[in-house]
Amino acid sequence: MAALIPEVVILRLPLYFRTLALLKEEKTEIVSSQELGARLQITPAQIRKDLSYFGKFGTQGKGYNVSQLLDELRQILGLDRKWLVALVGVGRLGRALLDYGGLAPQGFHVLAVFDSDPRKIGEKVGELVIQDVHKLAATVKNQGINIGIVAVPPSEAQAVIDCLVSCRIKAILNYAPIAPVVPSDMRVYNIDPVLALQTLTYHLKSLNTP
Amino acid sequence: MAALIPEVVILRLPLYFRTLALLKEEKTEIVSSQELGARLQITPAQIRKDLSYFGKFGTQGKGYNVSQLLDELRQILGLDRKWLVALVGVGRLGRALLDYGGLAPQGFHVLAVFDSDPRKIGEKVGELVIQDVHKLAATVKNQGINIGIVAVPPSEAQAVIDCLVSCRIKAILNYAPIAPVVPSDMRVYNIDPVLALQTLTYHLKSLNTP
DNA sequence: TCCTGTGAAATACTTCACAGCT
DNA sequence: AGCTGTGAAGTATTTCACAGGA
Repeated sequence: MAALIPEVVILRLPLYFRTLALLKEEKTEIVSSQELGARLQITPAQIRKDLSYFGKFGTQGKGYNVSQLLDELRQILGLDRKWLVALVGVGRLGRALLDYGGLAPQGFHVLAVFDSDPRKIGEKVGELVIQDVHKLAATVKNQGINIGIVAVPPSEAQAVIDCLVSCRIKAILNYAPIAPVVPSDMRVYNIDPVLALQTLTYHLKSLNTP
Repeated sequence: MAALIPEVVILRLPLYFRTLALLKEEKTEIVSSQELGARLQITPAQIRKDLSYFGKFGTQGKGYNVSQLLDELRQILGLDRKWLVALVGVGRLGRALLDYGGLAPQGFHVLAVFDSDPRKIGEKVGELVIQDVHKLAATVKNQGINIGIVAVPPSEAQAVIDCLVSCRIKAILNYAPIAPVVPSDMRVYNIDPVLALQTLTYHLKSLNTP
């Protein structure tokens, strides 16, 4: 194993992981690439090829043992440990994320939340107290935070990201509608509904003129 | 023009569009693929190639006229008109989206909001009254809704999406953490922070063992 | 028989490199 | 001198198709 894995493959692994977790809940013990592919609208060959980058996990003639493949993917993706997260920006979006409750069960623990609005600082959000964004660096260091989530207005986003970079955080989930500039060893995943909608309209437009 | 445009290209166009809009606000009149690329961490050749699928928009020796290219992209992406949006699911996330205020300026008008929780139905959110999700089909037809945003719990999501499909909606922005099954003429864009975080951890993990 | 794992083939996408215009 | 537009070259990714094990 362990040559250079294509990035597209890494993007699909969590999809497999989630579906396998569902299958396990449904008490399915064995699944074929065929069946997994049907649930994800991905070709079976693609799934087999993707998995083959990491090893041989299946049984010929049967398929994959759900629990076992789940364990393998957990390890491959690094989900067999806890990840410590800092959230920057406690507006509606930030609160929605905290409230969502889908992060902790997957091992993502938001340990600290920050904002630049003096009226919010000191306020409690669940178990956490909103801190001044200026304390970001100190808290990241003290608590050993691994991942930053940026949910601040666009005008502040690059500054916050620069700060996270200087804190040696290497992974950022960015909700701000900007194109962040970061060093090449950083991983940034951008989530922007407007960009998503704009790709959708391209296709809608071409529907009416086929 | 108008062969078959690669999907990756369509995913980048909104990025160009947004950056050009910013450049226009900054009163920049001309931009080269070089400069645009620097802001987006995309190679100049890529940008030129992407644009070349749609026509010739630049001037040799100078670059691209910002306003003009912006107009072209607006037309290409179908952003020169209004799009009517229905939001299904008015939890924290749905409210955060409505409150965000970034959709309307880009021509995405949320005309109707739905929920299945009887306690929420009739409640006002901004200018809109939350409707029973059972009225989705009727409202979509009456108001000519083009796009659905799904922000319901995962257990309800596929049913909501099936409903949107049967309403002949062709584009969905899905926030529910599921892998929706839809007919092939549908466009679904999925936004899922957990999947995003799980791709990030893959890379973080490999950082400590280089 | 059914399904995996995988080279090889096919396809898709990116980058190069340069002719040609300003 | 500088930059676009673009075939051609180079990579990357997907799909095929089949040997081989259960």
